[in-house]
Amino acid sequence: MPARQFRSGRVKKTNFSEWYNDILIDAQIMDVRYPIKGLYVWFPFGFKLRKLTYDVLRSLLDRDHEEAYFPLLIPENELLKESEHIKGFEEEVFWVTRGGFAELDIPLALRPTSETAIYPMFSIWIRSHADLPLKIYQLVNTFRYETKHTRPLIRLREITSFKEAHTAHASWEDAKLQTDAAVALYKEFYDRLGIPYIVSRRPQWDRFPGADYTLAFDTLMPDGKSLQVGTIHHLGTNFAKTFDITYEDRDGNQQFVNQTCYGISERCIAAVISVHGDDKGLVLPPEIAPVQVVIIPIYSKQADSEAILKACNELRDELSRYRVVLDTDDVRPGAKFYKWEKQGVPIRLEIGPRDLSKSSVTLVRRDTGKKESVKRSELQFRLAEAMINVLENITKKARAFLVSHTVAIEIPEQAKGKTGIFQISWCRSESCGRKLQELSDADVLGETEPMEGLCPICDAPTTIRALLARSY
RNA sequence: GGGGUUGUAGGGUAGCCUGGAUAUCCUACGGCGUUCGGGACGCCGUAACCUGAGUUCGAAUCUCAGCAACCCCA
Repeated sequence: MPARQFRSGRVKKTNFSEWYNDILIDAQIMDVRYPIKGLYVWFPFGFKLRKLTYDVLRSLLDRDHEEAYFPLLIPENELLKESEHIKGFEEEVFWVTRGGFAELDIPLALRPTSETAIYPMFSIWIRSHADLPLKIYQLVNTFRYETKHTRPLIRLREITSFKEAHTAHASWEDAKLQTDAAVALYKEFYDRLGIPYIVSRRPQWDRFPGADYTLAFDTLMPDGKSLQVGTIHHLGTNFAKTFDITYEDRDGNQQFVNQTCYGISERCIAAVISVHGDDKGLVLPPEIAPVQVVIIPIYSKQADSEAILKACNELRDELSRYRVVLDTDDVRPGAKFYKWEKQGVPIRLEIGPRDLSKSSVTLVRRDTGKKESVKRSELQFRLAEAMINVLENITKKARAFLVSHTVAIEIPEQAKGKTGIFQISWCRSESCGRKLQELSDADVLGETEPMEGLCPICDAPTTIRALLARSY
């Protein structure tokens, strides 16, 4: 069934699944009607949101990474080289096996991720310790043959917006420091989007295939299920050995490099939409809002329409440092209010006869709905202030939701049938971990800050605490 | 992995059980006019039976397959 039309108040956010599908199409983020399972179309508005969001991510990476681009197709023999890695992916690889009518000698895989495309080149590029550290990233699409439930922006057959960084270092310790740096980078990114997160170390059985360890960012969706929104992997020398990536150290010996990789996909957009949105539609952080300010003229029989329109035009020109839309459509103001609220525009300005006579403007915030009259002379300042306050306020709200849904428990059964994130002692053994999952009906996300306790399965004393959650 | 439900204008739907004439209503969209401080109104107009095969004199309606979406269980 195609998504229904979103109309403010019709579908509440408490019915999250339906709300999410409706808002994607009606706020012009994605068209979910493309006729192949798991593939979706970005509307121009959604694509603009994507661009602005990834501009933030790019600017963070560009500080000390270089952007590059590697091919979509990976030859079978390269993809199969790292045995642990390929085991993690082989069931969901798309293959190109024909060119025209001719069967290919070597089947080509659509990248499920790019390690095996990039590392053969690293092997050529890296010669000496002077080439290290090497830090590159790319922004690409990747493919997974998902067989079960796909969801726009969350579980896709084509991930359209995978930002993946790959680094090479002289020592395991250097690579470890890089994973710490990546955590700091991603924290900064999600702070700018106002998205709260929990960073944890994934359990051994849930590591990235081929990694020494995996760190992950999770956030909490409105229905209480967790969403993984970023991962960071320490690859050790596992791939270096497979792809023969070596450097000559200061003493003239050949050494394997230590590597890391870390990625963020369009799930970051899903998080922004889901975490901040409300019953009226999107609520966007000003930095990434495709439209930051909308100006609505209010005409009236008693007033001079020309004068109102002129004031609106002047206002628009004055605010050219923002992304501004002056909405002159021939519909009543109320209809415009609803429309732009749905699109998540942070600030609305209204100019009508009353404003004009006072030489002021009516300013309305999307996140609070509060209206106030602002003197034209103070507008620039008040607007800049409001932009900052919007981010602060939605960040605070989102954090409060995450905190109030994070609960410490003693036994796994306490989490059963509930949603949210649960903290529980754990001895770190895989058998007890799997038992925790079984008894709680939730996943072990990973390890969080330590605390004294007893593993509820085997009673062993431990300082490890696991995070449990039902997850997407 | 297993089971179930559903595909009708851009969106939401009626009709399907019990086969038959111009396919219902709301919304959206286009034109014209009047309006405009929280989803305006009038008139005119555009627009649909998922794909394929089968049964039949005749299929939106019955059967099968495919594709797609949604829900439940593991």
